[in-house]
Amino acid sequence: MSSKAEQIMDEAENLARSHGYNAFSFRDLAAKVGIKSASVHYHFPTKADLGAALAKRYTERFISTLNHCIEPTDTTFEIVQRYGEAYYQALVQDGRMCLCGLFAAEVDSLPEPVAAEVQRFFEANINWLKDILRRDPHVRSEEALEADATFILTLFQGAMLVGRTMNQPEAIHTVMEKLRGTDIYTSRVN
Amino acid sequence: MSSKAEQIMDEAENLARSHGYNAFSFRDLAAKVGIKSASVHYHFPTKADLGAALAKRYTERFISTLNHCIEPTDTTFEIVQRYGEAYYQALVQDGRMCLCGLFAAEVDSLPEPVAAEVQRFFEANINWLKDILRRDPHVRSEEALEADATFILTLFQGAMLVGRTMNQPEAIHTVMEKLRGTDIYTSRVN
DNA sequence: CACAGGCTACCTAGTGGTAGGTTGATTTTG
DNA sequence: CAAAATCAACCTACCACTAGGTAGCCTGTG
Repeated sequence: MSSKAEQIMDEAENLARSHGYNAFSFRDLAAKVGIKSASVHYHFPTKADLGAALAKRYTERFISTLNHCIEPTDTTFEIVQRYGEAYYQALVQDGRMCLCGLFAAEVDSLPEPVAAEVQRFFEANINWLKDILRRDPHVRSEEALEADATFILTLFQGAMLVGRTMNQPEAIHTVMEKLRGTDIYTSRVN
Repeated sequence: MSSKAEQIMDEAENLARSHGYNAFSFRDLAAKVGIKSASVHYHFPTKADLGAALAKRYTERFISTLNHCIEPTDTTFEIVQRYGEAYYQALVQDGRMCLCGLFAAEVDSLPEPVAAEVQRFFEANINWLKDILRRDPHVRSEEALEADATFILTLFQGAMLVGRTMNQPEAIHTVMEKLRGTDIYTSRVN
């Protein structure tokens, strides 16, 4: 992957994370990069190609970041804390949303390959969370794992959406704190 | 408000709730209603006017629906259950999102009056939830009320987003069930 | 030379929005 | 009461602009 293509993706991600898929254009993007829109097409033949590449790279980086900031000795609580903090950082650095959270809202008007990548993002998140919860001393059934992972994911995605709209990124910390009073960290076999 | 304007708003809401603000056009809308796009402008001078009207009506109807389905004898748990059920119904009836949840994702590229209405939707929801929680035998500080209300709102908004993307509307029921194992219903003074 | 990586110039299809005209019902007035 | 004026609600036809995308040319470098 040439550095120009990465540069294009970087700017595209910035635009997409504040305006969504439908509301950024090849012209805007090209202007940011300092080239012409036709040249963007050289690297990404169609907008769907670019969108799918963005979502895929985002997912990989997101999961990789998560894996790099945990220690084997961390408690489930600490890890989920860091998971939430990842969302907070993403939001607070110039008010940008989670790329795939934003794309998810547009899923009905997304080209199919892009929508598929967004689904994969959520799946990857749920699987990652399930793995974390599986290490927990509290044994859970497969259904409970799924439910707990879904709970955590949806909570932060929602907090991000609401927090950004209300200009209150600290909403993420608010719900993170409330998550403490949950049986996520103390759930029994069920 | 003439019935034609309402008819336009009905169709616009349908389109907006599946495609978002940026991805529905006056022409699509006019075609659905069976008139020309110029005639839509007669009722709503600009798209921003229409968008704001949609969000406002949606908020009023949403809150009104909530108020109409609770009884004075209901427990907090039952009410929150119904609150979640309102989201589930909205999602499951032809897979449409909460209008304002969708608009929230696009907030950066929304005309200011529309964005303001979306904020008002979230505020109205939080205030409604706070009122419900205030009636609860468990006394809470103002901060705790705000936190609990935010928690519930963000949870369902997130569940809606993720649930629709994954074609799993029952995700809303999953998190509703998990909400049970939360101190929302048992929280003490803090 | 070949070719990667850009460019100019263009296309079609669509966008929100405007100007001005037509219709038919309602209201005002001689 | 009938003619005249007004009005809501739509229309056709168009505007300027932007979208994603394409064709073909240029230029520097291995």
